[in-house]
Amino acid sequence: MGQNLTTRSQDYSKWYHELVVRADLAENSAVRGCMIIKPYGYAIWERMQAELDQMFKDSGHSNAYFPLFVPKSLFEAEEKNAEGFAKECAIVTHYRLENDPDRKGKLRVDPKAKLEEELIVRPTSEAIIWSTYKNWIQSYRDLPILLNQWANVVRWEMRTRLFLRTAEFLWQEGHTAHATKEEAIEETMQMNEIYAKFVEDFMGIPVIQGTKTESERFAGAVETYCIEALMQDGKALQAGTAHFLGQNFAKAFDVKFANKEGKLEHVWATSWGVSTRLMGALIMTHSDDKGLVLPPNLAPFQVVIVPIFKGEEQRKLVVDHATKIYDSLHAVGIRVKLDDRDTHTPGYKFNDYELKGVPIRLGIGPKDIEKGSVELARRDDLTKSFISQDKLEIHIKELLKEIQNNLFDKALQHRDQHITSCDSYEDFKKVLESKGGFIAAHWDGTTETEMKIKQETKATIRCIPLDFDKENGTCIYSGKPSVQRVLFAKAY
RNA sequence: CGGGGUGUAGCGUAGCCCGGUUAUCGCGCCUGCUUUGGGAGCAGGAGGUCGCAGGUUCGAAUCCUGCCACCCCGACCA
Repeated sequence: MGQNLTTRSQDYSKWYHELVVRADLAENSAVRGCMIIKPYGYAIWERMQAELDQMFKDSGHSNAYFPLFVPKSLFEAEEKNAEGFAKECAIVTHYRLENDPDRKGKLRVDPKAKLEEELIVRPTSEAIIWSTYKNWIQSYRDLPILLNQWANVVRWEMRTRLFLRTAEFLWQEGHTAHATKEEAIEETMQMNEIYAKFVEDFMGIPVIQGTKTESERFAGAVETYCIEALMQDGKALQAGTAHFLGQNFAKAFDVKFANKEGKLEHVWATSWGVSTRLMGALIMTHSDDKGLVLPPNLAPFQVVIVPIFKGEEQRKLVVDHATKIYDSLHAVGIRVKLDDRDTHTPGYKFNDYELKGVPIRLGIGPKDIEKGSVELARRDDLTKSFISQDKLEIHIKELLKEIQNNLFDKALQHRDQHITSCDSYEDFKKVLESKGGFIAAHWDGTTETEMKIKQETKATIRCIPLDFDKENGTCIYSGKPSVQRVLFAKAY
């Protein structure tokens, strides 16, 4: 066994070890490249789900659910999409096992139970959804369709990496159908904007919005919008994508609608998704050597109360008092946990909640009860102070906001310090090796140049940022003219 | 799929080269007492198909063959 969770980066390996093995976030299962998400890790995912789901609904979307299996004939309908995923599919070929006559107590696949048509375990659901939309859409009155599903998908990657690239992962995928190109593009950009807002405001991770180059684009998309984040080790991570699919899927699945003039047109499509990869982004953005650091907006509990006592008599006194504090915080909507277990020492709990990343810890013992104070420890800056129990809930509400902002600001500062403009290839390579991070450089717009740079440096174009100003220059590699800088980085 | 590595208790490991009593140590777990304001101490205890299958041998965790799984590097990718 000896599950080794290290990766290329030393720092990252430390986090994995701390967080995955000891923080009970998750651990690899026996299934190749899959992960078990333990309860505390799942609680974080549930927080993400809850917030995102509300944002989707607020922007007019509804949830639905489609099958896990995609018949091969449907899967291959959109050529580029099929080609893009063909090399990483799990395929169901049989539907029954039988006793193995040669090995007692063992099972084998029943050769008689071969499926007429193989089923693909969805790597993404465009195919099955568009073959369904075909039957749901006749008229412009049926549009738009704005659906999302929370689901698991399987991509049989050659190489997996916990959280960032597991063979099976949880995600949400939105699939929308529109009457016009403009409306579909607007939807794509809106969803990318929602992702950016969620990741920045709730997860405290600053992102750059942009579009992907042709080679990095989703298979079957006309344009891929994305949010890119920068991890503490200087590597970039794609945190979410929103695709404008044009009419590619409508044509592949023959989805037409009658417009107001009575003419048939293919519908316009989008799809968008974020996954449990975001939990990896969270870990790699905020964590330190003591473990996870959770932004208050996302934390399953924002405050933990640790009572300190000796003996049963004190325990009752202190826990009664701690319960009152719990009630006052709970009453104003703070997610709070009171850990009154007597099976673990306070010191153990202090360390445990630091590992779990709880933003604020309150310690209360007999001395505090006498003085009317409480010990408050912040996870973000690891400071401790004694504060009055008076108006504690108001103070903590403010502090949670402050911690949320502080985490975002720290990450933003780190990110901005790691965006470097380079005007020569020499400079580009030097910065990439020594400092890492994003490099803003001119590029001639060709896939050929992009590939050569990738081969030589391992850096890829993360995105063409939406908010970069137009600026004439020359490509750092080919010397050909360029109208805008793009962002390069080594990426996960 | 190529190259390299690892597999011993829930976790981390020693032993393997050079075969030989009852398989080492730490964490964790259980019991008791003392503890409890930063991962408690002492005493006692439980827990093992040494990845799987063959082979060599009087004797295999150790040597040989095959298989499997996992990790790292590459190609591929959210």
